[in-house]
Amino acid sequence: MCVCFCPSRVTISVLTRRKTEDSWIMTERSSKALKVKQECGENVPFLSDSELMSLSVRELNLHLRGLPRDEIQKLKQRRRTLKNRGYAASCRVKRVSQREALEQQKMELQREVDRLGGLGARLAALQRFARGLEAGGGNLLATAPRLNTASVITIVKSPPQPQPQREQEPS
Amino acid sequence: MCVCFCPSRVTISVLTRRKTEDSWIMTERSSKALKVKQECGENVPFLSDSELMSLSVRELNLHLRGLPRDEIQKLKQRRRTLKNRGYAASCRVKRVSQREALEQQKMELQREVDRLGGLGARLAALQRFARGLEAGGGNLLATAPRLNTASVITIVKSPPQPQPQREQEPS
DNA sequence: GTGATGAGTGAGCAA
DNA sequence: TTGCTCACTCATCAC
Repeated sequence: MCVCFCPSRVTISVLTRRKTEDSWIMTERSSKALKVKQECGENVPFLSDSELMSLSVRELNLHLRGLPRDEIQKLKQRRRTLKNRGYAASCRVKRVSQREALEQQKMELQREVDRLGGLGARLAALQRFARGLEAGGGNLLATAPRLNTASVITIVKSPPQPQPQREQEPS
Repeated sequence: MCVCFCPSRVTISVLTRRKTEDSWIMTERSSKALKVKQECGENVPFLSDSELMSLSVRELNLHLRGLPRDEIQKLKQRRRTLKNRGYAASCRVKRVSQREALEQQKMELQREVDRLGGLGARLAALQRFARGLEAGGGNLLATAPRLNTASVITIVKSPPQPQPQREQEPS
């Protein structure tokens, strides 16, 4: 049951930093600065970090039976610390994913703006046509400048796509 | 010149937490947990936090003349720590303002989408009109269903405003 | 050295 | 008690 991880016998391999059992293990890299908080001097811990963290309070109390009061306090504080470590990590993860979500939503809105901007261009072309109607009074085809109904229908019926600057000027 | 702030004579008033000279001052509130790191036992510090932090290296060295080597090291480390405190704070501020900027940009894009959505409604009305033209071939006014040029011109010329569902159906 | 940032820690709030 | 978040510290990186 007890994993009995012993800090003083930790092997070092050095690459990324990882804290375990109140001492620092290095895994592949800087090879310096081995912080040794070394919480427990002589006695081997009864519980591994992961056990201490994941056990329910009731289960934990079973393991803690018969230990001196201050040892129990220390272990409970350690449990709290380990949990805090996890909370802090998930807090940071949450922060990052919220930021990414915001950026994603922003990009989607930008795409929507581009798409609708395409509609705007078509609308502008229609406005020019309509001004032609206005200028020509009831006599439409004679006065609409450089536009005919076919081209307007083409403009109107073409599917809305983000092509902002295509202002169709038919021959 | 020297402010000579002494941690052991700190007065406590309790409201928000504020760290100064390696001890914790409370200002109005919880009244518990006065952390006392108490870096220097007997000797009063030569430099206040703000001096230690803001002096240039050259100026600092002037103040440090004649001190034992380990004292100098301690003060330099303290300087580094104080500066780091500031870096961490500005890092947090930056994080918050970046998030707020993102939210702001998102809202502006949303407004733009709403505005352009209004154009979409007008375009739809024009599409109905244009289909009328198409159905009627060259003989426009006779066949455009329930629309005349005046209404189309009204639609086209009305300023683009976010009124998404107003699909003008003239009498 | 200086500034920035990720991770770990304790304080303190809220549920 | 639990989970979260803030402010601080330290390690580490880039300049």
